Amino acid sequence: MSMNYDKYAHEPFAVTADLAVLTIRDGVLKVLLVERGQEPYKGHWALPGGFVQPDESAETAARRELAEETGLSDVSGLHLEQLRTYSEPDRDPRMRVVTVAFTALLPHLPEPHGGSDAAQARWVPYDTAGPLAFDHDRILADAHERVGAKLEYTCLATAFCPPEFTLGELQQVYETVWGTALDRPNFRRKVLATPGFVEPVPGAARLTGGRGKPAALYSAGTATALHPPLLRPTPEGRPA
Amino acid sequence: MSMNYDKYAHEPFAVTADLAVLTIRDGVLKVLLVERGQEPYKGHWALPGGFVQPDESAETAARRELAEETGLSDVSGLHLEQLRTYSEPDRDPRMRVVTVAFTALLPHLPEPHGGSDAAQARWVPYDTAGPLAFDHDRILADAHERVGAKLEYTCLATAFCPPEFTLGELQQVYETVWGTALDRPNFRRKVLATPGFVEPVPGAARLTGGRGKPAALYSAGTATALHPPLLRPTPEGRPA
DNA sequence: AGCTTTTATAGTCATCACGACTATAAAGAG
DNA sequence: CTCTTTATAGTCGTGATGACTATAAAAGCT
Repeated sequence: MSMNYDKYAHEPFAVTADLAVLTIRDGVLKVLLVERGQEPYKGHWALPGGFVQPDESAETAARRELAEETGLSDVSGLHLEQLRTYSEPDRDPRMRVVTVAFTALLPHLPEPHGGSDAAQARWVPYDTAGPLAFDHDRILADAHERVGAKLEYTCLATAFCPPEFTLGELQQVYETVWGTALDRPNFRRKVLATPGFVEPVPGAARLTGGRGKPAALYSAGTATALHPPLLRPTPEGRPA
Repeated sequence: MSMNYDKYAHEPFAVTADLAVLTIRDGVLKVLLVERGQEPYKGHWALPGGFVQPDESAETAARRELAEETGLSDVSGLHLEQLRTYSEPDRDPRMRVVTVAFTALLPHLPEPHGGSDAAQARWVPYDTAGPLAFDHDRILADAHERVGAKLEYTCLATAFCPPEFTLGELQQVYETVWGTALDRPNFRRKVLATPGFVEPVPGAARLTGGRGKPAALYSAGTATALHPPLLRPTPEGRPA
């Protein structure tokens, strides 16, 4: 049939952009949620999101929503990625809503607030985030899986970190998202052996906050891909 | 704002499902295209697709379109994967159309035909497929990139092959999609060392079509992931 | 028949990535 | 001034892999 607009009737759809905004706070993976103020799912938590406006792409709408919900003045540099689209006919009981889901990765921020919007946005630990409104549990699970997979073969982990970070903090990103412990010397060797993953901060800056030997500071490099990949430990008896 | 349906007006969108259907014929990567019979882009080639109906998900619509365009009676077993959603406001000059793009992988089929639909569907070599209508060039390029990447870490390549195939045919899938030559003994070793990738056809069946020593026949295994991955040769001076 | 060509399959070898360790250095806590 | 804690520097063996060489089994010649 191939897009015959005149011959085939089409029902209007509402299109929304929903966001799975993830961060790591205190070694815990957290997701930004809003509390619904009306039916359906009134009182339930949900992923932030909203309608795509007539002059917007879904990406633009997602970035606008991200700015509104986090209250950040500049979200242009944040990592925002289209996850997938959810279009089951009954996913919203009121009307036909197709949602384009996005994933955003944020470093540890001062404190979130509802922004200019009245809706309360809060960081909730990933493990205790369900059950959410609509099919948002599945969207959140898909986002988690996607991020975990992308850590393997991209330099995405630095998106969770502040501008300057230690290798220990970077390792904690992997450990928190994957839920597994990693060997510290091996992690260090792997990261430093990948050109463009991290760059040492000039001036021999070191972080000496807590106990122990102070750690060297690094900043995110220019590379985006990771070759060869940094594979997570095989959970089962998989080969190699 | 988080999905306040009553407070915020929303313009109706049309939602379509478009398909990048890929196959390998005669060692060439080909894509299924339809010729547009009306404006805009009349006479241009485009990816097959159509409107998502009120009672369908985008996945269901895509599978229905796939059956209509290919004329296949059973498309339930074919590999169909959501690629991403394209929602630029000006991507269709007539109205606001958001399309959910899918990628389908088909083995070499007898001959395609317009199916029950009047639109002519034809296999076109990937390299000579452009320029297409709307933003379909980009969708097709995204599909190619996605498939190339998934060949690395999944057993997806068998989806291009008939039920029984030789390792040479499987290797040609990789070489055609990636556009690079692979070492045959190494490819063989890698595939056979991956449990569940391919299974030998019982009865010591062998294919002795052309010249040379007849090749053993294999069928697709049950595994879906590839650990460790089968990385494509590094195009540039990347590490290892 | 014999020879060549062609493709499939078997094996070798060196390198490199990586998991599992051990060892040392530099800070704070008691 | 030692003990603990964290960062960093190595070591060692194994396995995956790229680059080869070698052999087997068919078709096509002359």
